[in-house]
Amino acid sequence: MPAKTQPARGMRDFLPADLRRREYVIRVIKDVYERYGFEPLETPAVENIETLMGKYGEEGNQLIFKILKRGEHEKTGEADLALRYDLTVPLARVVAEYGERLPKFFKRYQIQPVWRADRPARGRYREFYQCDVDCIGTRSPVVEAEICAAASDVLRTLGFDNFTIRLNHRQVLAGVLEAAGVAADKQGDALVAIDKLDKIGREGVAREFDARGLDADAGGRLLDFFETLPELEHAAELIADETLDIKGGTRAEAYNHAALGRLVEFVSGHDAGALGIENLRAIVEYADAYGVADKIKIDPSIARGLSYYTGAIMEISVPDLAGSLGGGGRYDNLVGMFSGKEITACGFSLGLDRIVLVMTERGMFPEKVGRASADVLVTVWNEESVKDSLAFAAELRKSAPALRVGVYPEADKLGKQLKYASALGVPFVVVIGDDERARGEVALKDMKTGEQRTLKREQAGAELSEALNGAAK
RNA sequence: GCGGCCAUAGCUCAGUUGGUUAGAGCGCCUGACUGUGGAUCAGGAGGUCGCGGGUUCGAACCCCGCUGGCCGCCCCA
Repeated sequence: MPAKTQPARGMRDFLPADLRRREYVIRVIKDVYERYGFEPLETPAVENIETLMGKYGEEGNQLIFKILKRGEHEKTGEADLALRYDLTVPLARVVAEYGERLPKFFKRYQIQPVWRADRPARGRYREFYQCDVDCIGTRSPVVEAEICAAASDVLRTLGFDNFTIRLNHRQVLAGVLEAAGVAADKQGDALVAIDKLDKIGREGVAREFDARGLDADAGGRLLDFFETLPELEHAAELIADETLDIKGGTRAEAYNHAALGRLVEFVSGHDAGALGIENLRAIVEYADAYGVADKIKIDPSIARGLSYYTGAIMEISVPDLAGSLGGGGRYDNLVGMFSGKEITACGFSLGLDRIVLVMTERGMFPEKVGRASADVLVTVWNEESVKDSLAFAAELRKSAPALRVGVYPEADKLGKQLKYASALGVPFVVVIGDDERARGEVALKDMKTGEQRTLKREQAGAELSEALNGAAK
């Protein structure tokens, strides 16, 4: 029976063209994160299982890939290790482990794969890359604003313009639910249902409430609240139009202002909720100073699945993807679960795979990302001239270090070698036949135009560099 | 975890009510072209029809199971 050659379910091989796109995006993300003063970190793929269990909620525990104990314990089916589920919990472990040795404010980024034993779907895999930025050690809403700015900067640099950073707050959410009179043990259910409001409508959500055993009056109050939010958009538009000249305000800012006002009315009696609202207000103001307020939209309906969030939560969405491109929030208790000391933290994660998916579908990658493996291919005339071709390739690499030089790996008909270069999209081919060699020359062929000219062998590097720089412009 | 659809050449797909040797387009290889890719023409290779079982004189086609993929639910990056 032939061995199965497909990768394991939900896992992927990345062929060169895939990887070029992924690496391009990673490059942009790294550059932006570095420009905001974040430092790189990597942690092991595998964690002790106790490190991960209980950090992601009920659902999360089930989706952790567990690794059986080795040796004689293997039979028991007991697991002591697991593949990392996200990059936030490993970060919290690192912070607890290295404590004072880390800077007072630890700003790190981390781009690595994580694993979830989930069912694969569009844009969802069992192994996928997260690109995290986090700042440890301060409660200041400056961090929330900064990570929103960084994420926004990344997406803009990649060519996105129609994304929205939806912003909410766990405490505000709690306040809203309490104000509506939703029983404490039904709050999770209520959020799941509310999240679908724009999809299934008021009736649908009401049915969902009923199915989940939610009090009908409380549900009604919740729905009343959430249904007034879209109306604020219209109002915000009007306000923005009127005040644009005076304040330089935008529609998004006007909307956020209106949404905050509406929240204050609804949550007034709830202390933690009121503090949360003030926190959101500060985040929006700082984001404005960073120039990204127009991308932020306060959305009291987003909840996020991970259980460790304690304050602000955010999510980035684009119109053509059901899920989000990324998300994050504040988690002030997570490090404490490892160290016992309360250490505050806030971070954000971009989903590399989803970004690549949307960019591929929209054709957003620059042309250079799809370019060939080499800038020039040196052909091999015959068995006797193999060494000469190798020597010439070495000369080229030395005289033009930026040039990517390939050599056809065996003597073959010239037509085959040109066909190979053409198939790979290599833009230039060097031919060194007996005639050229005798004169100390090479023939340089431009594969795009078909033009070919002979030049002195030592001029080739300079010629090619110039030709390619011209083409890149 | 639940429901629906799907799996035939390297790729995209045809394949009649179950009936001889399973086809097309693109791609690939060879040649026309003994120092030149893409265009044209001629020829060629390539398939245990996802895997396993069953029904039948006979299965790519019907039935069951498995594996993998897609869509919706749930959840999520």
